[in-house]
Amino acid sequence: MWTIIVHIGVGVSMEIIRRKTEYGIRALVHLALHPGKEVTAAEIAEEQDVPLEYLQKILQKLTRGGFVGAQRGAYGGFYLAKNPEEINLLEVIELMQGKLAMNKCFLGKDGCNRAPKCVLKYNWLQLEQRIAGFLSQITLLDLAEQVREGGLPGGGVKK
Amino acid sequence: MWTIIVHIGVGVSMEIIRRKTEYGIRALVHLALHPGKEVTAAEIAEEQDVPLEYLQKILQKLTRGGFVGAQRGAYGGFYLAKNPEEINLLEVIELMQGKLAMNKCFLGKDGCNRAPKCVLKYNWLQLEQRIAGFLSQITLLDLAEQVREGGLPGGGVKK
DNA sequence: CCTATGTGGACTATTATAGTCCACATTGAT
DNA sequence: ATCAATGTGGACTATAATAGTCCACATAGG
Repeated sequence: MWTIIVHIGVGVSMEIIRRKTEYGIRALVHLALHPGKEVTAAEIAEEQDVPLEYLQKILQKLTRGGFVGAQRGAYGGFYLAKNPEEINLLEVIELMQGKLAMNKCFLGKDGCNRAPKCVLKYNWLQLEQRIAGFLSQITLLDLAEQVREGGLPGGGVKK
Repeated sequence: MWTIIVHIGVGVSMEIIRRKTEYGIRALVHLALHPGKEVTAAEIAEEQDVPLEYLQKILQKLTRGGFVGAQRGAYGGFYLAKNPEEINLLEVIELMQGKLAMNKCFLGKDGCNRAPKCVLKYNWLQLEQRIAGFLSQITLLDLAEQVREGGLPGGGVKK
């Protein structure tokens, strides 16, 4: 007997949030749930299901971006460098992925040689602003509170 | 004498609209501006600054997606298979790039093994719906009208 | 039958993403 | 002073997506 798998349609999805960003957000949420404590990359990796080596790179970026502080050496670790309500999703996404844009055409003169006569520009810009506006309204505090309310993960009972 | 180029900051941008989608939209706009006529891929490529061979692939996708019709053979070409007001940006983007999603986690069971306990889900879904809603409200007619009002490109005076 | 056109498949090139590895710097504890 | 635990930085690989190209073929009009 055979099983025939048929893929209907085109590529399944096109994601706005990359995995590294998702990992970064998970890490930040984890830190927000453990205030006043230095948490090691290893602990975050384990609790949040993120490859340790990769997470380290991500934490370095978050550190350079000013979202977390790092304490080196034994008993060191990471901690939030700002209050959770002072960190919003847009900032984190743009730190991890670069500026969120609908289309390169509108980023500058060099993006697209048709820019001067490009009429899609207005629509793209408007959309960009809406998305950015919405993302910037969601703070790390919001996310952390939802985790606490849900009782998961990492903030609740350990296995 | 030397020129030293320094790249400051992170990756410059993260684009939601891919080039192929932009090309596809340009092609659709072009067709909308030339109703009742069969336009060859070569003409669209020239007028819209798109590599011909690549545009052909894009037009094939648009054809299979039901947005344009194709007439083979000499004197053949492409034409809109729907009225411009019946084609919206979301449909085109999703045909070209796949379903627009914030994050794979929420696409199904397989996207992410943390899905059952993922608390970001609600926020992502809400954002997805807003973006989709906005994109689905912009029709090809809107874009074509803006081009006509602007007098550019392809709808205006030829060089 | 010739030519202009779209179709479909295979192919390459480039870039982004995801992930890994290792030498090194720092710090607390002993 | 030394050791072990930790973060840092650079180089590296692997995989996938995107962008683009090439060619044989199908089709339709003249």
